[in-house]
Amino acid sequence: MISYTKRVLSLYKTLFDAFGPQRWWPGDTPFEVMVGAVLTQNTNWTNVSRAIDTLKNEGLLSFEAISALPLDTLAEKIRPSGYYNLKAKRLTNLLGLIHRKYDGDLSLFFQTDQDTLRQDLLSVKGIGPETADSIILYAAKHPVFVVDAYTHRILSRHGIIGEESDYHEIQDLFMDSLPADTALFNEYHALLVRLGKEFCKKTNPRCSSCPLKEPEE
DNA sequence: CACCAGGCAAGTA
DNA sequence: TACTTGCATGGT
Repeated sequence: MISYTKRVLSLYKTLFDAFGPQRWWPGDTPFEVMVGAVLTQNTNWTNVSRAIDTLKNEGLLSFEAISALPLDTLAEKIRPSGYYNLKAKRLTNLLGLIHRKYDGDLSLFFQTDQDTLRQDLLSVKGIGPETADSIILYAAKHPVFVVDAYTHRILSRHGIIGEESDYHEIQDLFMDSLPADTALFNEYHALLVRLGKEFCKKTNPRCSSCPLKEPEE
């Protein structure tokens, strides 16, 4: 039986050799990345991209501009990203935290130590573990491993974890097996999403041509 | 037409 | 605690 650590390292090598560097996350600023992290919840990135473009084109992609926007106007602007009423509220919840606790200072917010930042993000209604960790890794650039539906599906389908494994368990598997390196965690998560989009879909997986070959069971 | 996409919280028993 | 459901657009 090969150790988990070796399987995690070997999986990374396989993915990197197959796909090369992914250059994530799409976003010009940490603020843009943070907004994208909320908008992409259970949603295709191309839809999110449209919403971000609208905000950008109308000069609304800033802490001040979004904070000043009425909720229903904000919802209207982000409509293509789906769940727009919900996500508008979630964005304002998040900006509310940054306003209250960090006096609206984004740099201070992103520089906050990883554990405090994660606790603060999880205290916001509408920010769960994946969105929090995406913001911490891709916006604040602290080394936390992001787990998503693709990560769970790929690892369970290939027999590395059980189907019932939860977020924290999967996150620990990666973080106990790898050095705490922001660039590495960035690349690894991006590679898993690349594999998921291309080969390991929810239904009809193209496992025969997958770089990981056949699932073990 | 059915199903999916880089989740999360609230409701039910 | 362990399921289930609502939220919603745009692509395949």
